[in-house]
Amino acid sequence: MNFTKTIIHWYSINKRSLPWRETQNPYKIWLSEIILQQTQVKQGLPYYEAFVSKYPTIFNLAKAPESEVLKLWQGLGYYSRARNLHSTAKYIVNELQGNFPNTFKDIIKLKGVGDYTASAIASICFNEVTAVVDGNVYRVLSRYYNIDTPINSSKGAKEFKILAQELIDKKQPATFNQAIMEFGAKQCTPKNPDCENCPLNQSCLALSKQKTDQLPVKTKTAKAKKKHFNFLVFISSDGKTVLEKRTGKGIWQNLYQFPLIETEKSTNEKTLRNALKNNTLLYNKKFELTLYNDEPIIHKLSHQHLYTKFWIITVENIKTETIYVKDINKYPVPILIGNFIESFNFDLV
DNA sequence: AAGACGGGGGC
DNA sequence: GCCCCAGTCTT
Repeated sequence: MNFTKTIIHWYSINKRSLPWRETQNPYKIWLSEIILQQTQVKQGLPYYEAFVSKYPTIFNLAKAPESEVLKLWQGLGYYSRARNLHSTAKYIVNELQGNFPNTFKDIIKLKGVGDYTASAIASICFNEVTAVVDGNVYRVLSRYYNIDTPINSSKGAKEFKILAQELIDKKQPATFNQAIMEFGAKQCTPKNPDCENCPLNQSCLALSKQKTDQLPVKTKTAKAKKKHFNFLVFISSDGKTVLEKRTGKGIWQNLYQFPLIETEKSTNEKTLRNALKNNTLLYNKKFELTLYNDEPIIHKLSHQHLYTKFWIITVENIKTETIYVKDINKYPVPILIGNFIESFNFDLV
């Protein structure tokens, strides 16, 4: 059974109709590939449509302010993708006269573009014979060839890249790359793969050894740490509140949030009130403090579980940089904040 | 080599 | 509760 021919034939019958399959425009392919990093097609599709609609060309994207790009990205996560996307658009427009680099070697130099994305763009847009290795490819190849090298190791990355590069169809690299990914997404799925109806079930080594549920192998990752977040939702009598831009190293860089007090443990009103005495936003001011959510909202990220409380603080006026509540939806915020803003309904304030 | 980086969805 | 998703960057 010829693996490559079988995969391509399967794809010709089973491929989904997706907007980025109708183009070889490097801007659109690049955009789609960045959006789809660590993101399922179903989740990324509406964002792709929104970006193409708002920024039809790389010149439109390059002209936009970063906060507008982050706003459009809001809810998709991994916001460094959006920051790098915007930064790279400006670079290509300003330094390369808008000409997208057209070889793997040059494409991979772009910020936010690694081996996978450079291979995807080079093959799809420029017919370069360079194999993609994403989560789907790891799964398909580890099963078909019964390879138990951990896929999240540098040895695994090299090994699977070499194998994929041997298997790629030299005459139609773009089709093969998309075919093997689609095959992983729709046929050789992580759970309950449809081996019964698989065109490769006569030659798949994992299936013959009944090991499909043990492949691919991945070494353990650290489990999430608990954190306690207290957001201070200021409301002044003249309809203002406070949002701060996160500028630090960690999560949600360049997104906005209510002033945050992080505590070691879950905190109560008395403790928080005490902590607020020395807060520069409130120093020597009278305020009312109420807890919005009786039970902490548990927001789960890959590496952190955020136990979150929203504290409503009403004051006469605020002695710091404020925004009008009516403008609050213009700012890019983490989904945790966005959900609160939606449920709190500031319009009634 | 190991962590950090989001949010949604499957089971 | 754990794993995965059209991965990349930093330490």
